[in-house]
Amino acid sequence: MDKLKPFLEKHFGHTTFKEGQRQIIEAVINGEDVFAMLATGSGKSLCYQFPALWKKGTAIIVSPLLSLMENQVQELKQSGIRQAAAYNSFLSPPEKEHILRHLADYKIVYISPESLQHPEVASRLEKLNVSLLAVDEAHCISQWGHEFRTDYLRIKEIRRLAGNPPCIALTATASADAKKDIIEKLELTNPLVHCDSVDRPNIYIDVRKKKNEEEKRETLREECSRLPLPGMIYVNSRLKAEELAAFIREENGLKTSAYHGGMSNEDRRLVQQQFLNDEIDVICCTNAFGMGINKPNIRFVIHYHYSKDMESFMQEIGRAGRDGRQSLSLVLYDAADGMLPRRMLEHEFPSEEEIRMVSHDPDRPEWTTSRFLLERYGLEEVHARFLQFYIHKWYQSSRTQPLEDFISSVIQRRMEWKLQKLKQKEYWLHQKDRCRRTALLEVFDEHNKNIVTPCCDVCGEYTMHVYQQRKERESELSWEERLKWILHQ
DNA sequence: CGCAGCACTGCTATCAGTGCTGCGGTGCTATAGT
Repeated sequence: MDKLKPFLEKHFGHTTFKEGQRQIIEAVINGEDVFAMLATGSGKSLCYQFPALWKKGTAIIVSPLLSLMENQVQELKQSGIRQAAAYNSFLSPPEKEHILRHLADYKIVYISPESLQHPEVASRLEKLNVSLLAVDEAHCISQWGHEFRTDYLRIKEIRRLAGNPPCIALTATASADAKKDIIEKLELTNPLVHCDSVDRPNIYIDVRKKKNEEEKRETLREECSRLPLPGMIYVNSRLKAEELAAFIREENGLKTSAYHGGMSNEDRRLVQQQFLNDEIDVICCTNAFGMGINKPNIRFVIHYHYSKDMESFMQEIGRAGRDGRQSLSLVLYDAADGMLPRRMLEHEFPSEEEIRMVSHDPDRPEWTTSRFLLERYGLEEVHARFLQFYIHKWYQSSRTQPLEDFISSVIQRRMEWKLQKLKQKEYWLHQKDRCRRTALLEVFDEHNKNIVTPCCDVCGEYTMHVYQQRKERESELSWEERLKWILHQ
């Protein structure tokens, strides 16, 4: 007798499981660890929400963005699941205290990796019956955990503290390397591994080398005048995002907006909402834009600057064509583009001078805080947290080498790793004799490529059909929209 | 694999070349002050 289905219908209103869901849910219920790579829209959340409600105790869900947590809790509450909360800095101190005191009354609690590390939180979890620990958008562990948000690498410690509950890692895109890294960093034991294909057959992949920035802009202007809308343009600086938004607005008469981390929360929310409502034709953004965006009709993603590795690229182009209709990924690059990612890579780490200073300071307490490092040495915040994390790691280790050497070797290893990822990306851009899709999928350990037409610039030209769509769209418009469009021209 | 902006230099032009420096992305949190 199948008990899962009635439960599914009662709490989530579905009559059947989607591909893969059932197996994952059963594994979590049985106390197994899971690594799941599921395509967007295939019901990732259900994989932890179902077991969370099914099992006794409280499920802890680690989520990277406050906005994602808020959305999830809101959705749960709307579908009648009220014992859900997000524990984060949006809450006032009394509200936080209230949630912590009554943790056991909740079935699902969302939390950031940073908040998870708070001593009050950790000590509460120690006494709590944690039904499962889920890490949503788990690729963040591998993408952010080593340098930018090191608390991602400390999740396993809290997991141990909470009595080793079953752990489920969920993501839409993780390369073969990232998958290995995630499993290792979370200490998943014999996990059930479920991987959907990351291939997106309705996205045509195009790469074009340009002589210089001027040529890139020319191409941008041309493409924005004929590609179906809406679309996205990725750049690697905030200033450039603003600049290109203005450029396309002026040159093409399109509704554009920039989006980057330097904007206020209100502006970001507004722009995002306008884009989702089809009130913006082209959004020019840094990598701040994307996570949690589920807009079905994005027709193109142009990379005005290329992303730093293959999996960021996959994530970024994967935002196009969620509705299944023909879409386009276009990368424009020139010889000077390699400079910035290398500079940024170096800038991610503290300098040798800073490491020496910190390592040899006799006044530095053993369990130093990032705040201490920040104030005493005037380090950048990210560098201070990076150092704090690896200093602690050194104290936990056998300390066979001096602290300075330990940190330097970590940095060297990570730099080499990241540089190799960047080179892999550049190799992929430059090579002109292999199918781009085949080469892209190999990074994700997929070797049985489907025959896709149109596929990519190497397999064959494909432009006319795509451009045709814009014309079709324009003739579908109402007279008001058409008038607006004509006035723009 | 750059580029803009600045100070400096040589030696007297309000310049022309050189060389240095800074820039550049992702988000959480806590806390002080309106």
